[in-house]
Amino acid sequence: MKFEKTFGDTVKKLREDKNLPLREVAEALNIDTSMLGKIEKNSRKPTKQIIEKFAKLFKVSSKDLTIAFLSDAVAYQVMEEENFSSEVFKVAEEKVEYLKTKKPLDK
Amino acid sequence: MKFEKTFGDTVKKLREDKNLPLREVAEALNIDTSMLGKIEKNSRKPTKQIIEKFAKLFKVSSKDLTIAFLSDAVAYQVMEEENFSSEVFKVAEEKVEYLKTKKPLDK
DNA sequence: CTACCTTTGGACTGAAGTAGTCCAAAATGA
DNA sequence: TCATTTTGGACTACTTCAGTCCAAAGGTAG
Repeated sequence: MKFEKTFGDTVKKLREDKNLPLREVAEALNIDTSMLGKIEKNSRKPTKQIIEKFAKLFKVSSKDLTIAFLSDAVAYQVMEEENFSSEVFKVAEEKVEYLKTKKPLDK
Repeated sequence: MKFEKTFGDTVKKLREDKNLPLREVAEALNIDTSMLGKIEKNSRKPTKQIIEKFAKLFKVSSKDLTIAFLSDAVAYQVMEEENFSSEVFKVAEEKVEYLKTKKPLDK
């Protein structure tokens, strides 16, 4: 699976590669057609469940789809601020590493 | 400036190193004492303005403090999901890179 | 123990944000 | 032209969150 520029682009590509209309995919996912359109346009976020359904429907790894989604969220969050992205991600990785060990109790 | 485990820990350390009570720092920042307490406990998020004031008050780089803050936000976001952090950050960096060039028009 | 100050956190309110729906206009294309 | 898809505006309900107030708990010195 390829990571497009945004999550919306990613799922849009999956759909268009199969020449399916929004309506049809939306039905399969059991969501409103308009909702799906918005997800493809990044103006609504999919739930975890929808991501899972996407993965099943298009037979792609749900882990990859989740990465596509989370990286979007994280990228936008950092973009809104200044140009520290690399540094932010670097420090964030350390924090995640630390928090992973601490997670159980967390205090 | 040192990056503690969380943003709250970072500012708490700054304050305690100077032996200042919450009340005093809160006054200087012009926020409620309880608010500051919550920020140190990571249960409320500081605004950009507050981060700036923090930086001035403790004479640390506001860029660093911002990194401390953003990395927290980003770390928690990724932590909530599975264990893909490194991959997420890697893809996110690419997206930021791309978005930075596109930002002006954005579509 | 008392008195005082600090720290912690519960509870609440109002504001901001967001998902999801419905609908209609615009685009596409046969 | 007609049918279908795509787009997005507008709205509602729901959730989240900042910010405040207050009271209980903790610490410390007299």
